[in-house]
Amino acid sequence: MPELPEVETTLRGITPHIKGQTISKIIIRQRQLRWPIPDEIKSLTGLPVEEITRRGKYLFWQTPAGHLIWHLGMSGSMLILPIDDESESPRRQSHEFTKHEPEKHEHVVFEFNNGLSLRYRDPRRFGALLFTADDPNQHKLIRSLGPEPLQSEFNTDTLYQACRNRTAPIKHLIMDSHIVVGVGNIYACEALYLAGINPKRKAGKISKQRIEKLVSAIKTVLQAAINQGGTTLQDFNQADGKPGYFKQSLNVYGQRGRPCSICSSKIRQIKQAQRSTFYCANCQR
DNA sequence: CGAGCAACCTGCATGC
DNA sequence: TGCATGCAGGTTGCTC
Repeated sequence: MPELPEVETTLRGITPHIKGQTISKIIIRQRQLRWPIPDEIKSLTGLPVEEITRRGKYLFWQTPAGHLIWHLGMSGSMLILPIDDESESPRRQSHEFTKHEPEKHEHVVFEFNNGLSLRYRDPRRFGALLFTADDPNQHKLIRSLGPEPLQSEFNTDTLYQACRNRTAPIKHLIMDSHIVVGVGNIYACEALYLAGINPKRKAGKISKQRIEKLVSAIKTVLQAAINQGGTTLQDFNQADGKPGYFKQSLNVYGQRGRPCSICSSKIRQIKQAQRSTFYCANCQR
């Protein structure tokens, strides 16, 4: 779910409340996420969270004992609440759960010495919470990741090189985390629209000039989404419980049958690698 | 090596 | 109203 802008929004939302704070309690209600949550994270109780950083769609929490590695999967989100306050959250308006009863799908709670708690909610449980005592960048899941899309290491040359001799459709390539991290289904569709490139086009047959446009479009759309707090479709929320506002800026994703904002022809929806792709067949060649 | 696809899990929209 | 079906922001790991 969350793509890079949503993870970055989460990072910015939780950092001021948690960075430097000491963990007073860790509650694991459901350890069966994508992988089981390792027991050893319980031993982080009493330690401070020294730094919170992001790599692709992963969040790292640095402690004196090692790093927590978080992934939000398709439906994960984090919420900051006072420890004792079960009633004020926008999510908690439902009467389905009484006060002090954990919300459904709230699988992990961290409590801190400053009186705040972080609540991890993930209905589909595709997310992950792992621990490593070593350099997290050397972790199996992290070390083979491609460049950060908003940094200069991701540029026309790197993407053009990655496309050489590749027959797969370009959408496939820009969603491949070994080529560039953070671009999921929504922003892949949106970036290809901005660049005027048909998502089905074979990656190896796109000119360097058009790859340059695509790199620029990816950076533009991700930065714009971050500026608006990400995209909320269903599950995602910012750390204060508010939705992201980029949904109203989507040109093609979820817009099947609606007029293209450039040429007014109907936005099409197709399937590529079992994922929905939205595009304008007139503007994207 | 690359391409294709099943798997993990729950909730929601749609159609009969 | 109920039930079956298909779809959803991601990623690994299998087969060919």
